Amino acid sequence: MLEFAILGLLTESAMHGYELRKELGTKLGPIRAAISYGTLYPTLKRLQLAGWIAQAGETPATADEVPALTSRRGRIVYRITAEGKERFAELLAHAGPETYDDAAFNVHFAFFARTDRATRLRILEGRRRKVEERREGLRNLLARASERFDAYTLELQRHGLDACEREVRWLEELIAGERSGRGPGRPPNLPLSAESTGGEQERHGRDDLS
Amino acid sequence: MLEFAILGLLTESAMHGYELRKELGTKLGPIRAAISYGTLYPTLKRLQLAGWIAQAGETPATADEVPALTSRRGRIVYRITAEGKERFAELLAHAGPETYDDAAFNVHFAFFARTDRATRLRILEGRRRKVEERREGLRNLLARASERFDAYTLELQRHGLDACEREVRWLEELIAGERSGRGPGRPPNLPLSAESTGGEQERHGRDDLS
DNA sequence: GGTTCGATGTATCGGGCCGATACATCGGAT
DNA sequence: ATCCGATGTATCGGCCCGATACATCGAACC
Repeated sequence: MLEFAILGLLTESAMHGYELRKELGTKLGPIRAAISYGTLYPTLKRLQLAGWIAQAGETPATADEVPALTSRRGRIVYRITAEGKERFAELLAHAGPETYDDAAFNVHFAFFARTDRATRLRILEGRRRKVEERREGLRNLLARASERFDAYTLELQRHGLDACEREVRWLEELIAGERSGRGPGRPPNLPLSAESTGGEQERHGRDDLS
Repeated sequence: MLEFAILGLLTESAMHGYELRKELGTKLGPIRAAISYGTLYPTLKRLQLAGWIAQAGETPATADEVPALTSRRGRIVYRITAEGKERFAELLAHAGPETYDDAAFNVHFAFFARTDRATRLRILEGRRRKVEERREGLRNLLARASERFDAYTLELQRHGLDACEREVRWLEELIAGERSGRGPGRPPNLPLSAESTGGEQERHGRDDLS
């Protein structure tokens, strides 16, 4: 999960840990505000050991390379390796049950621009199915045995059910968008005036890689 | 977090692990569909070691006690101890920053019926503040630098922002409900007919404990 | 009568991720 | 000249997860 995200970010450009953490925080914004260093550094170590990433640009203090942007000190800049790119492509196309968990799904979604449409649909539908199951569970819970619970527990369950229903709707819109080749646009609910400027969201080229 | 939930459930009645897991799954419905045994059993061990819970009703096979409900076998029934009840009361009233995390907040909320109003308000407001901060972060992100991201990443952030806004609204309703002494009722959006049977949610007595 | 099968039930293991904590250095403000 | 906050790397203990391994009970099926 974190592995996937790191590989994805390093594909875009080389970075050191601190920077990586920040990018992670914005790219995955909604999910986890910020990754813990207690996770990040061990993961970097692991990835390096596996050969997916490597250190680069050590700024050896005796060389006069281009000095990056800020000051150079003990910073360790990581870059992705060829094997790392392969690994990332693998992860990108893979879609197992784990992929549909809250966190994992969101990370995958954040890198959808790098996937082909078939994969996107597979993941979107898998996620939908999972959320639907959850929704059904909550519906049953609320239908029977409402009297077993106190008002707060009930409210919690109602709220959860609500969230499920909303997410299913959201997923359905996205799926429809994919099928029609529209992408993740926002064509509906433009609040006022015309549909003029463009229901056409930016077209991100390359629908396929590898 | 799990400790808190287990203590809370065992306050209601003694149970064995398997049962506990199920109850956890319904009581905390929206949050985590089911707790892993890899978490549950070690936690039970830990709680027992700490003295908060104890084994009970071993059904010694040589005694002719009341045989519970189903068959008796190697099942281990746990009950909460006096110290455990104290511990639970502590956790119930406590509200630190950890309390406002997604998971922790939901668990606390599930046991709100056992808290006093002041605590409920404290937690609700703490949570609101946290979600608001997150919301502001996302708003900034979307306001500036929208062009840095591809359409999918943007959509993810929009969706996240949406969820934040909705949760803040939800929390605000709950806070208003608490202040007016109404509790977590559903007075608005009763879809049709009368408000006859009882806009009055069940009144759970004892607004205070300890 | 025997077997198979799904629900019940307890338990461990490796691993991912977290929060707290510790250091060290750089740039700028006081 | 010194202090401080942002930058930067790193470890530690601990929670929780998924996978896995067992063992037993009741019922259904042959």
